[in-house]
Amino acid sequence: MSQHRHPGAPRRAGAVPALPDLPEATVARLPEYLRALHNLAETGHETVSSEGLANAAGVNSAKLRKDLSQLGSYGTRGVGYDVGLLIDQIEYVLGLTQRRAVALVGVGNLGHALAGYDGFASRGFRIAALFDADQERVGEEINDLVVLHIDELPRVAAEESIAIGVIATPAAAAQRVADQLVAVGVTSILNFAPCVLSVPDGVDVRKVDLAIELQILSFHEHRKASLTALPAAGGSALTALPGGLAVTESQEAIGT
Amino acid sequence: MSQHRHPGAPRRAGAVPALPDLPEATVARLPEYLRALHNLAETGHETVSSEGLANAAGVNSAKLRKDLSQLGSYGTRGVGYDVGLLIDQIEYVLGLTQRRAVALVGVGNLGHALAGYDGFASRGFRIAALFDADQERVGEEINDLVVLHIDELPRVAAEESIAIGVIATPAAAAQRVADQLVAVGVTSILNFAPCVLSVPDGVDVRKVDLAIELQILSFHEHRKASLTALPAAGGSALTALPGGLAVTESQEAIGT
DNA sequence: CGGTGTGAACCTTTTCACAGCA
DNA sequence: TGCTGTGAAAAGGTTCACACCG
Repeated sequence: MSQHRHPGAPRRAGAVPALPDLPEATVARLPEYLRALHNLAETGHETVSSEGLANAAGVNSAKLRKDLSQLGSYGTRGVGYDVGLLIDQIEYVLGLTQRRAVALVGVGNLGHALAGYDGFASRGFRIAALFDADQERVGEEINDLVVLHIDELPRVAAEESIAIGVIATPAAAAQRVADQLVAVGVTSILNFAPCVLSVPDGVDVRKVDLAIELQILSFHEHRKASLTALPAAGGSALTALPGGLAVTESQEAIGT
Repeated sequence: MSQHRHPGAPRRAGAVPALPDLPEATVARLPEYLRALHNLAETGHETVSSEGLANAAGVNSAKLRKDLSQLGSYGTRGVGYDVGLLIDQIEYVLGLTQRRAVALVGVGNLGHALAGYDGFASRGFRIAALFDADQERVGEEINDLVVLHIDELPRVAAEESIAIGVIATPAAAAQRVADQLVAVGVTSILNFAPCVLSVPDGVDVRKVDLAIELQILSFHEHRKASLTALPAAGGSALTALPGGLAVTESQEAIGT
């Protein structure tokens, strides 16, 4: 329950403070709040209301307040939240007080872009090493990092204390890479390959699949088209297969 | 309720077959099922059980069955689902029976990679045009497409019937680009810029923020570290700061 | 008075467990 | 017998509305 706390009761030793298990949904939104807060800080705001921050983060204020209350955060009634303090709190909870080392595997089209993406560096991470299995790519330099052969992974992972791996290989190679990452102690993986990875308990995987995002949008397009089309038309029967599947693949609705 | 349809009860007019509003959670998983089904088809499977498909897609079988039943899909009891049929159904529902034209705006580091990503082409989309506001980049050729100046957007959007836009610009430019896209009739946007976009009702936006994904993983790393650290320590009260926030920013747990 | 923190209601999603069909 | 389809229960998330504090 109460994450509440009274100042003046500092914790001891290597102690890690209550990292109460926040709801996943909340965790997923904290980074968004953090980004919004950094913007506010840069524009000189010292304090912000739940309403203001909610707008900046694209959520509603009730949700935001509930999320922040999970961290035991203190706002000031009648005033709002202290921007700087909240940044510290969220960064602490997200474990961003240390700059985490990340290994990126697969320096093809997408991997190349990721290696050069400065958003990682500016938001708490350090790409510590780049790997590829293709000798053609080994030795290439990207952003001051030389691409290493994947066989170097064990050595480098140890040297750099790498706990997070990013997979940007083709799908066919992804599971093997995941196994290699896990073998060297990586416990969090961000997977850009379009495939399901299986990993042991205790290892977290998040997946980003660009085509899937578009397909979800496509569904909504399809839906919108069908809605606008319905009212209009007088036309022929194109329809209703069992299961709601059209036989005639039809040209998307009408209107557009 | 029943999305069910009985054969022989054809629907009328410009009718688009049942595109009942599926739960968002289901919509978000359909593309994953589709990918898994394509894999199965390629490896010669003609039929698959809910258990089998669920494994391939990384979900549990109850969820999968419920999802598919939403589409009114027919499996065969005691047998499973027909792979080819299910592919057609899902592609239909997702609106992938037509190859949708996509405009990509922002051909920097990330945009460049997206322009070259063949996953879009192979999974139902056609990148129809590339835009950038920087004259330096206009004229560059990527994958047989020439980068156009953003001012050309209105003309090209009309010519190519573009309904989906991808924003891969810096955050500062993203809202303006979104406005421009909306102005030319785009109703779905995939946003890679780390910012919130505001768009009119009826326009769908999905966001992909690479740093956020890492930050979510970072939270779990932090959490795991704190858990493994706890048991170890003998003693001291490590705990419960008010608000669960450490005053002392402490050095991440111990281990690592 | 303004705005946070939060119980309670509501809705969505997941999971369970089994009836019923091939 | 095997596996789908689905009610019903459980869990998780969101929204409401307001008590309470600065």
